[in-house]
Amino acid sequence: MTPPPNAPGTSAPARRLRADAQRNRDRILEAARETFKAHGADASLEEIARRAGVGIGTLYRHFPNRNALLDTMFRESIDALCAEASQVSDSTDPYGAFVAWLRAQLQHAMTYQALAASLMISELSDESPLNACGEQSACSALRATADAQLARAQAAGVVRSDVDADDVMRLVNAIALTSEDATDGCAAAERLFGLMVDGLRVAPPP
Amino acid sequence: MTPPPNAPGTSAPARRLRADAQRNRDRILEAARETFKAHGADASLEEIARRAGVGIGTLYRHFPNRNALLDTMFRESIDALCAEASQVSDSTDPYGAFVAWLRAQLQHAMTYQALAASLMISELSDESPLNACGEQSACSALRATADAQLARAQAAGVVRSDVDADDVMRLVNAIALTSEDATDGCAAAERLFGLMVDGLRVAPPP
DNA sequence: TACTATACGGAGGGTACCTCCGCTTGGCAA
DNA sequence: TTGCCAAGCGGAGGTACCCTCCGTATAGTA
Repeated sequence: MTPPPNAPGTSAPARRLRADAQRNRDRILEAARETFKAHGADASLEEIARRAGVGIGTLYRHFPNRNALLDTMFRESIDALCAEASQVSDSTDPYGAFVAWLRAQLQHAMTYQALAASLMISELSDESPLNACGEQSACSALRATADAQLARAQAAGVVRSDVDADDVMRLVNAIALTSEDATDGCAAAERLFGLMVDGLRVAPPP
Repeated sequence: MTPPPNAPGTSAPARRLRADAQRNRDRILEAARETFKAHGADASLEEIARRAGVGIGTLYRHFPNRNALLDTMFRESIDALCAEASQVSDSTDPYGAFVAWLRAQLQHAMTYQALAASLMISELSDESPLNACGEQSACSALRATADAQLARAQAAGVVRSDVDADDVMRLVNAIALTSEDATDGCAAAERLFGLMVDGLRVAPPP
């Protein structure tokens, strides 16, 4: 018999948590979301603990390091992104679907600013402390989705066949990364995104 | 009568330095180059001071903040980059010249890893603490060069006319930024660079 | 109600940032 | 040569952050 689901709170680790622990965990995640959004990826963990109203020791008990916290935060939003992708896959326009998904991913990357990128990077470079914190990483799920989306567009002959998902993901992250600090972040990103998409497309025959 | 040049050492600030001060300044810059290269843009300034054999106070006297130090370090290498550009401008192949210059810039950005990008970003977003540290910033010189290179290629009709230097610079920095931590940094960068260049080119008429 | 595995929280040791100010010294004028 | 002092040195010290450790508290069960 499977154990009962883990209370209304956010995603749960392997073992069932005590009620107070679950409550604190949720508070920490909420505080982390706010604080990271306000101060970037290297916001103070102590401030997060303060904001959550727990001791610093409690934060570290739940999340042994900064990346563990980030990883948990993103798993949810990335899940949403992947879900969106599988919806979009049912559409009949392969190129439009591909671009739409890319744009959603850009949006996501920009929202989470450098955080997503820093996770992505530490993962790609295989020194990933993330892999230590459980199951399949959020990042590889995203990768798999990107693979599928790209393969579909390539099979339909609308996207260059000599790029791989890695290239595309990096470009998107790159655009988010360099545009976010510009004075007109969104406009800059949109311009670069347009360039990228044009570059990826297979030109319709003359 | 112009004052005498400032000893054999590296670039000099407005007022003539005392001999010991100039010596320490050079040592600090040398230590900074090594340390930043080894530990990235957020290497410890105290370690730099230790390595240079000076007190931390001396480091701060010469460079009031981390960015001032970075800025000085890059000014030299960026000067070299600009010089290269003006050489290349004499070439007869506008597209080749443009791409060659872009590649040099990519090379530079990758060598200096995140450092260049972080300078670039804090400058573009106009909260630049850099502007406080003297004259025209290294970055705007680079920008001017980029403008010239791009204008030349566009005038020759080989590069899309709807991109500006900002776009191009961001793309290059973005590629360097996201590729450097990948397991195969150089190969990844080269692939993305190829994509970018293809995207920028005006296709020859069918 | 009593018991204990689980969880809490913050003191404490380490590192880094940056400032401040008393001491030292290079370079010039007499 | 000597004396002077502006320019420069350096490190103690206050603040902030990271992360660990361990004595105390309590949720959940028997």
